[in-house]
Order: sequence, then structure tokens, then C-alpha cells
Amino acid sequence: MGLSDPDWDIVMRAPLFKAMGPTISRAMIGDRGPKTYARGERIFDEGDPADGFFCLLDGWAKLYRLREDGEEVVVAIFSAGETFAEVAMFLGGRFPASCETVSPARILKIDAAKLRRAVMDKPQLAFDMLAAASMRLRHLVDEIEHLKARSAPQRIADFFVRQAAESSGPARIALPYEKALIASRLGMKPESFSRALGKLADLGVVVERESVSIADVARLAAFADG
Amino acid sequence: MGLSDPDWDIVMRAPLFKAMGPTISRAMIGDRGPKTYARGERIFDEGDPADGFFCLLDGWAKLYRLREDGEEVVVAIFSAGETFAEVAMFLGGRFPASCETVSPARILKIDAAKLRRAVMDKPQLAFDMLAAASMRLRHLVDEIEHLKARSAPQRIADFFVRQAAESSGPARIALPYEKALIASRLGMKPESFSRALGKLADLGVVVERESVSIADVARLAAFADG
DNA sequence: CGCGGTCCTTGACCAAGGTTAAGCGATCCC
DNA sequence: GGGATCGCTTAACCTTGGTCAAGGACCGCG
Repeated sequence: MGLSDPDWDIVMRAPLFKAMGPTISRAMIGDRGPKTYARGERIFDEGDPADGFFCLLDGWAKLYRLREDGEEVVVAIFSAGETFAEVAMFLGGRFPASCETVSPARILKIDAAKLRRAVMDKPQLAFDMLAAASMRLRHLVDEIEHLKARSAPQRIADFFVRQAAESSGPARIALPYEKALIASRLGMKPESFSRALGKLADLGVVVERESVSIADVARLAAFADG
Repeated sequence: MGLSDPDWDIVMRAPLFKAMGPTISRAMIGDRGPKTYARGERIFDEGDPADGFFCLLDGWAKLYRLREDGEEVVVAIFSAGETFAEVAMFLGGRFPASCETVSPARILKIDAAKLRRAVMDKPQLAFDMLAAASMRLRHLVDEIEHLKARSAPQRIADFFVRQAAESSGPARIALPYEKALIASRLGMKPESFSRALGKLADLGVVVERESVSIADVARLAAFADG
């Protein structure tokens, strides 16, 4: 059983598959279908052997680490059309973090061995993967800078701006998972998140139950940049 | 003119060159010698085309970004035997940060084109580089975690422990650059750095002008881990 | 309906570290 | 030798965000 046509569209949106082209992609995915997950299901655990990478077809997942004191630190949140854990495969074969769905989801798993073979066949692929890794690295470097340099309301504003499809004018974005999760992602406590949201009201940010409406994305972006 | 034997030892200590093996390394470096820099010299600027990567043979360098308000945020400090900017090459060809020596230094530059050719010849090399990228990713994730979980004195203790050659017993380490720079690297202001150093005195850390003596590295390491 | 659970918000309090400003020792350079 | 400058330290104060505790909105369920 292969993938449905809409699923193929989603898969081919991911940079890695785009780089491989449809032929190699199809060969690599083969006739294996996606797995359906309920909310809160584990995809992999920190320390598990990294024998493949994943492509999210539908839903949301969080990548996180458990600190020794039991505190959970969210490293990334993935949404439909994103691949993840592709770099981890090369690091001694173990995942450096855990991953779990935060909503019902459908996830495709691709074998490490198959990817390995594809790279051997087409070394240019390695460069594309290195570029992806670089992108993520740069992202994290940015993040460290932000953590140090930006206040809680600024970090939230930045998060909202990135989520919004528009780059100026009014926008409405959905919050398809708990606010505590966003808070952890942004390196703060739910309480601080709440309070910071209050401060954003002055900038035309109205928070409803499961969505946020923004009066002017550009203004919010300006605030986030200080 | 090639490299001297001690320089080769330093080069081969870097994970990237170790992954490539001596033959490929030698081919890639060729007969190009290291360039000598004075203190405070620019190695590259944010936005410059990333046409190569670097290996520090001697001295220290800082990777940093200038915020719009002119404040400098130090992202990393490199010391002898480290390679840097190797990932930036793969990301659209621009450096995402600036780099500058903070002491006299000797630095080897390796051509992007040569690396590209080497990978095409031996795709396994790509895997080794992905592993190196992955390692650095993990490092950064660790850092984000630490930034949140550790107090200023703990972060300083951790920094000292990493610098010390010994893993237990007494040690003395040199501070070959300004304390303000270390403070920035550790995400705090020089004033906080000073105060935190005072608190470390109880743990047998004595700070002189340009060096630090540690009574027991193991004890300091224990403190850093909480 | 009421009960309990989960998620979110609010308020009072507190600790860490940033801010501001002053002072001190070294070094540089006329 | 005597400013001037630079790097570092110290102290008083203040802002940020974490902690703790209480309460409110929504939801499922008996």
C-alpha cells in the first residue's frame, strides 16, 4: 500500500524529498504507508537507536529533552510537511532527544539504510542534507541569541509573527496545542506566558480560546525586533 | 610550503580531519600554509561569501553577531585545534556571523571547492561530516538547556572545568582574553561575572590577573553540575 | 445537574541578574 | 612623572521572570 496523492503532495513539499526528486523519493519510501498516532504517543525516546527519519503528514509533534530534575525542555515543534531526525541518524546511531505527538498525527518513517544507499548513489544529496543541518544550526544559534537578548513578550511576538501567513496587516493564527507547550518552547513558564500575553494586548494582539488575532503583523514584528 | 609536524598534529585532532583520514586531509590542505593574524583582526564578516572553512592552529577567536543596537553577542569562542564555519559553507554561501581573533593566532583556511571534490570522490566523507554537524547541533541544544538551568557561578565553573587540562586535583588555567569576553560567552554581564567569581572563592578558585588557580577541579565540576 | 479534572489566569512574593555609577589599579603615552 | 584610558570590581537599586497558591473557565461524566 503506497501513499495517497494528497500525501504525496505533502511529502514532496519537504526540502529533503524535493532535493532527491520524485524518482528517488518514491523508491525510498516504497510501498510503506504512514502510521497513525493518537495524541501524546511516543515516536522515539532519547537514546533509542536512530534507524530512520520521519516525515509528518498531518498533525503536530514536539521534540524535547528531560532534564535530570524531570523538567521538560521543548527543543522544536514540528507540523505537517516537515521532516525530522534526519541528521540524528548519523550521530552514533542514537537519538539525542525524545519525540512525541501533541495532537493526533500521521507519520511516515523512512529507513536509514535506504537513505544511506541514496546518498551513496547521489553524493550531491549529502550537500543538501548538510545544508539542512546548517539551517537548523543557524536557527539554534539565533535562538540562543534571542533567549539572551529578548524579553518574554518579544519572544512570543516573534513566535506569532513566524506562525502568521501574512507579513503585514491583520492575521489570525490557530493554536492547535496547549499554551504550556508554546511556553516551554519559548523557554518560559506558563504563568509568564500568560502575563506576557497581557502585555501584548496593547499591540493589538487578542487571544481567544484556540486562536490569536493580530491587528497588524508588521507592528508586532517591529516590537519583536526591539 | 606545507605544514610543520606539530601543526599536523593539531590539524588531525579536529574531528572533521580525523573523519577524512590523513590522506584526504593532506590532499585537501595541499601545500597552503596557515595565515598569521594579529589580535583583533577580522577573519570574516557576517554576510561574506562562505567559500571555505577554517582550522585554528594557535590562539583564540570569537564568533559573534552585532545586534542592531550595536551590542555584540558572542556566539562561540574557538581555541587551537578547532575547526569552524564548515557548516556555513553549505547554507547558501553566506556567513551568518562575524569572526575575529582575540589573541594573536595562526589559522588555516580550506577551500570549499576542494571539500566538494573530496566528498564527490568519497561519499562516506559526507556521513562523517553529517555526524560532525549532528554533534554540534547536540552541543547547542545542551547549551540552551544549560543557559536556563544553571546559575552564573555554575556556568563559570563549567567553563573553567572545560578549560582545565586536568580532570581532578589542582589546576591553573590561563585567561588569554578579556573577562568581558568570557562573560559575554557565558551570557552575562561583566559585573555579574565579577560577582560570581567572588562566590567561587569558597570552592577554592583564586583569580589572579591573567590566570585562575583551582584547588580541586573535580569539586568544581561537581558544583557546576549542581 | 453537580462533581472532578485539566488548562489557563491572576496575584503576592522572591531571587537572580541587569543597570547605573563610582572607584581602583595598570598601562600607555606624552 | 602625571594625566588619560582601559579593564575590573564594588555597591545600591530595579526589572524580569520563577515560585507558590488560589481561583476561574471549560469539559466529560455519572
